[in-house]
Amino acid sequence: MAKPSLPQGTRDFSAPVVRKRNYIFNTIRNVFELYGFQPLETPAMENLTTLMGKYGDEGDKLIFKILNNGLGDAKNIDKSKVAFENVLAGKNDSNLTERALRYDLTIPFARYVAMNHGQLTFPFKRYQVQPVWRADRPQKGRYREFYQCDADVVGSKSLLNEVELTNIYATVFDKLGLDVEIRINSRKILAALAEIAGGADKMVDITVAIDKLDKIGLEKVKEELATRGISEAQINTISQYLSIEGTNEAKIAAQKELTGNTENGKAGIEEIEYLLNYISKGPYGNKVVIDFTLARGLNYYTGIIFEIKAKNVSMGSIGGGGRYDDLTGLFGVPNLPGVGISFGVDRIYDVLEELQLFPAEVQTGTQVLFFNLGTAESEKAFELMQQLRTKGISCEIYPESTKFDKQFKYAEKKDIPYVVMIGSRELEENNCIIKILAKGEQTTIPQSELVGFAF
RNA sequence: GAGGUUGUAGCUCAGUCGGUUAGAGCGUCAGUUUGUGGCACUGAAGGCCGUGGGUUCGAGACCCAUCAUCCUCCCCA
Repeated sequence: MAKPSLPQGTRDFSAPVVRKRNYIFNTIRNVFELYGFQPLETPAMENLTTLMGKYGDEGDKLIFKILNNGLGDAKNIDKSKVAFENVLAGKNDSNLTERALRYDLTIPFARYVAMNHGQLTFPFKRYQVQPVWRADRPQKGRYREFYQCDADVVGSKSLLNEVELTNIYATVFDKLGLDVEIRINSRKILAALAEIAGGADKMVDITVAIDKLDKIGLEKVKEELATRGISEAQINTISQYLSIEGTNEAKIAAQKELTGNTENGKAGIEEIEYLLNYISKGPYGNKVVIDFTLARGLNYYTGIIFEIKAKNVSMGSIGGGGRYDDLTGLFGVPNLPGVGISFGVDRIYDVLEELQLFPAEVQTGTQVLFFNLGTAESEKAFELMQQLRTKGISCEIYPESTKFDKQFKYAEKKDIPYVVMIGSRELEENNCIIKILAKGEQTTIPQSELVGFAF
């Protein structure tokens, strides 16, 4: 028998890890609900045609495809061979694969909205917490199966939605005790840059290159722009754009100088000013930072874009999102604008772990262990245990009547704080012993008072 | 898709220049100890040295391949 193993980039989660992950999930879900979002779940797999072409060329390559069944059946075998040749030639063929694992939660959501737009009440606010899969090579903070927690609003152009989503980000990370920067930008400003640099058609090349500024530095960005066919004069304009620094106010002022007299630039700056004006009145004003180099890869964004960076730790973005004006248009339902954000739970977990920010009480499981000290003794213990459970106290009884040593060690291993002991003496006297393991202290009380004990 | 790292006991890791029966700590189990855990002591179990080839009188060690791991790039959460 070969040793069992896991597929690359996937993981099992043991009890302490699941508890810590649930702490993150619950925090995010509670805030989503607090802001009036409703849950949605969609299938793990989608039709390949739903996903292809939505994430750019790189994205398409990272979609996990599912092989069709029955490829080798006698009646299919010729078709399968042709399909396989097509795939080898770089084309997709539905005779070989027509389903794939979901790559993110936004496109399945757009598909859902497009399918159900007649039934939904707009603006429609949904949240979704489910795993996604990417055929990426695993490395730090990168997995092939990971969870996203998304909140999106469709059917509203109001920037108030951006304000709400920004507050959701700030509230969640505040509750998690994690210090973050909420970086914002507008795709419109990036479009304006491409315009004034005289290369509206080069917008993707420009944004991909400048997005790397904080990683590789100005000189390398210039080099990359040059290799992407951007002229020297254009690069000069771009580096002027990249040199914008200072407070949010200073950045806006500089941006007005540079792109403010183009239509896109003006609109983009107004969006950002609107958002910052709102946020600065609340408690999280200092969390939001303008970053004009922020681009984000997904090509359906059209307005404000977000990215979350954890401070004091080396990790890629732990969340991101933005506005898309016509997401469902891809599925035949035009004119439904939307805006959404996403939390990367697995990266948030890694960051909280590295900074030791998980609260100790996350790990509480069983509260009380009843010792098993004989047949009659354990019957009484069982009865009392059931009473405690009706009070909502989680408890368990050691299933075997073994020596104290073993039962104590079991309690220790599971971090069970209390032990209740009923031996022959206590059974006789209708008492029980409660021992607090951490302190090594114990008290004897009547069995009738156990349900009232403050565990 | 490109490059690098590491795979030895359940876990963390030693293992010299290629040499005879592969080690330690922790953990597990048993005992000292059948009415009180954490400590101590004694003992035991546990290994296809990732997998498959090759070189050699001889391979855990060297070579090739392969799989997995972690990391970097690309891209992203």
